[in-house]
Amino acid sequence: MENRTRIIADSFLFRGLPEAQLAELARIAVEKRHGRGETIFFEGDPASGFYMVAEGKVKIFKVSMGGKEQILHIFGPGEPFGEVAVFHGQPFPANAATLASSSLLYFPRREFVRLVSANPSLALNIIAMLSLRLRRFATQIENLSLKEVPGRLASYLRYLAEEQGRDDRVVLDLPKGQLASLLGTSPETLSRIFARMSEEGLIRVEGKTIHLLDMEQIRQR
Amino acid sequence: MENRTRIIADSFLFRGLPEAQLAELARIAVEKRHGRGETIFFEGDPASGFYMVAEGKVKIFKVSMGGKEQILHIFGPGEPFGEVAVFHGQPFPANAATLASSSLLYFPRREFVRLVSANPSLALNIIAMLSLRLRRFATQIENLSLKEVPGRLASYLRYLAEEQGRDDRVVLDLPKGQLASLLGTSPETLSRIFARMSEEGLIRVEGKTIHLLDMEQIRQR
DNA sequence: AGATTTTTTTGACCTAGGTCAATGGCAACT
DNA sequence: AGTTGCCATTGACCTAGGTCAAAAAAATCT
Repeated sequence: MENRTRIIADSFLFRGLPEAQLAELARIAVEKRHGRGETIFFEGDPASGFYMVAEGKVKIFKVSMGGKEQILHIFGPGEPFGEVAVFHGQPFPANAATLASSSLLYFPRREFVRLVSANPSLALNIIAMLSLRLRRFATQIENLSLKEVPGRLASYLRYLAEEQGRDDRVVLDLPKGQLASLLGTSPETLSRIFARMSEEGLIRVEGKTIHLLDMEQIRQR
Repeated sequence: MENRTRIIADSFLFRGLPEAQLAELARIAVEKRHGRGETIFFEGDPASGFYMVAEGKVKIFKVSMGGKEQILHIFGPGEPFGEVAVFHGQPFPANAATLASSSLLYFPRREFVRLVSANPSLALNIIAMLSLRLRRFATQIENLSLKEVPGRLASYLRYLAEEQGRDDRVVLDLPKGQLASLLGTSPETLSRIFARMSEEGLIRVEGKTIHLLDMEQIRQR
């Protein structure tokens, strides 16, 4: 099977669709390559189609008047983005840029809308995906509003530990500056908190590897 | 048409369903009454069904270890809540309580899941609803992270102005303490900010009525 | 390897806004 | 009208974390 076909067929979004439609999707998808740090679209751009990450990593983010960034999502291979805007025919509500050099599949609006109406199981997949995102957003709001920065970092470390299936150490999947933007803080503050948690013996930082020395304590945050 | 039937038929969620199914829904819905300030469910409760507001107002909120509240949503007549959890068979991810004495319709899980699978147009309604919520959440994250409290208040005043269809004054639809919790701040801080914006001549506060004296300036925030 | 750019860390300083406590207003109830 | 209870306001104080600037460390390029 061709690479792009496999990405489509294995994706959470299109899983379970009939062969014919998967092939159709693969046919209409346009492949786009982006170097690291390139912008894919800006907030307010008309949404004439949506994307799926084939390879690499993409961030969706808002920017304040003062230029501060807040990352809303980070998407990896198999994950679609920009579909919500496409669905409503509204402009994109946030910016998208690559965090690593990436290969993306672009799906034009028309085809997608047609497919969803015709395909109940696709609609159910979309509902599942949106529900999951809603849950993540709710957690992010909770973290931003009810936890201080150390607590948010702890929350992210727990998430990574779960995702990487280990509880002794995790490997950061993004630069610390970007992590700061995801956690809603500044690189300086994040750096200080890493330092403090190290002094307290909760973690040990070795470049991108964070050793979790006392998960119990970390959980408390 | 009976009252509950009208609520169901007019709702964003069930709009467009065939008569027979609307009637079926009205039949299986259980009506529940709650006085002001009562809890409907707690975070972590098993989600055996979901609700729709028939009358009154409901808040969905998280609580920090220290007891601080963050409101995620406020729902009024015709709006469903708790459906996402029901869909996944997961426990409720947040608490729900009434902001005013309310009448709710409760729909048991089984019926709903069956109905969605059988009914493509219902699935599309759900997608539209989830998309809208996702957008609102994104705005809330942006506000919490990238704006200071005056900016968040300005954002809410704009929202109210739009909703109430006027640009000279708006009427607060919730107590100021609850508004503080929605904006992710404390009642004290919110009170001070109302005072400051009044001194600056941006607004004039008369109980629950806020006169918008300089919408241009307010927009800047 | 050396040079250049980007990222991270550290230090010094400052402020938005949180907390605690007291007071004032207002509404509901008797 | 008086009492009770809740909500909003104000004052005093404090701290988490933001900002600016500089140094150090990594990553990237030739």
